Amino acid sequence: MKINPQTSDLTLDDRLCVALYTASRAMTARYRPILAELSLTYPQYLVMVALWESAPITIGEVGDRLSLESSTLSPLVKRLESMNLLKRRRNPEDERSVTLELTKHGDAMRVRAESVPHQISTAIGLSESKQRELVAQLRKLANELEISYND
Amino acid sequence: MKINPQTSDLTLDDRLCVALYTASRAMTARYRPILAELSLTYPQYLVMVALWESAPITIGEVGDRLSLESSTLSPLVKRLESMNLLKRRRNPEDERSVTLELTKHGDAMRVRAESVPHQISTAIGLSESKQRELVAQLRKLANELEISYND
DNA sequence: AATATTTGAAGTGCATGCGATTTAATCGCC
DNA sequence: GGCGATTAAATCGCATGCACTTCAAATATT
Repeated sequence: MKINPQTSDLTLDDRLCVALYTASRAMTARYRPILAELSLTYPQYLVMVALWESAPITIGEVGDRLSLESSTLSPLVKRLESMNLLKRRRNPEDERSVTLELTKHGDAMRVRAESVPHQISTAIGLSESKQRELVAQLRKLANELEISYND
Repeated sequence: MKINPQTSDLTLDDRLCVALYTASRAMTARYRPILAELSLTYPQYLVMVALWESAPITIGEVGDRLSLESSTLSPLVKRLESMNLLKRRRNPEDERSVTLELTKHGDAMRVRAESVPHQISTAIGLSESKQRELVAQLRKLANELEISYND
């Protein structure tokens, strides 16, 4: 008899961590050809979405939204700037933080990117409500993981 | 009135892709300190689990299980070999494929790793059935994404 | 049998991700 | 006002992750 039937006899395929890991990469892979039209990577696209929603916005705020560190965002944002999609500007109020603003080109791309969510939504093949439910579960999960991590 | 109320007015936070992306990285982050005890990264741990389940196993089979390419696995496996956890051997039946076998050290680590699933399970804070349900949904999602990708 | 095609790993180049450290600016406290 | 602690970015090092290419071995085709 197994000592811990809940967890120790899980197959690789049965593990939530693997399902998450695989699904997340499958999602990124599904975005890849679509975003290639815009010459954006997946994380770059997410940063642009944050800007389209809330520009001007600081790097720190983008990091809070996407749970990414400055060590990831700083070089990524520089690449977006070199593509002329956004402009970095030191905040005059607080010279430590960097505010991101859309350039004309970056703002124009919003229109070209409008069809992206629909294309993905079609690929996902889930009803609106199922999708919302899954989002809620995943956010709850991420929350639990962060809480237990900070003990 | 919005043309496409299903998708175009989703906030960053409402998007399934972001929820997946964030939850997956939260999971990896939660594993990190636990796996540090074994001096393993998260993908390295998954490869070791595959070996503990099914050694001897080829790199290609590991790739199928985890949906990883040889360009990711080859160097990763070499690192595990340099840690003396496994041994790479060209398959005599088919010299193209590489079979992975556990070393004594790699096999011994299985015991030390036994408590990992339970530690994570506790952190996740989901009932067995909820967890299984989520796994099923995520696998279905990954499947849909792959299918629509290959059209 | 000779050749073309396919297949499994490995090599290459690039963009993440993140822990750890560094730098500069701001804050808190006296 | 001065000074140590804190904070926002940036930098560094390392390990993914993947498209693309290469190489060698096996398979299919003529």
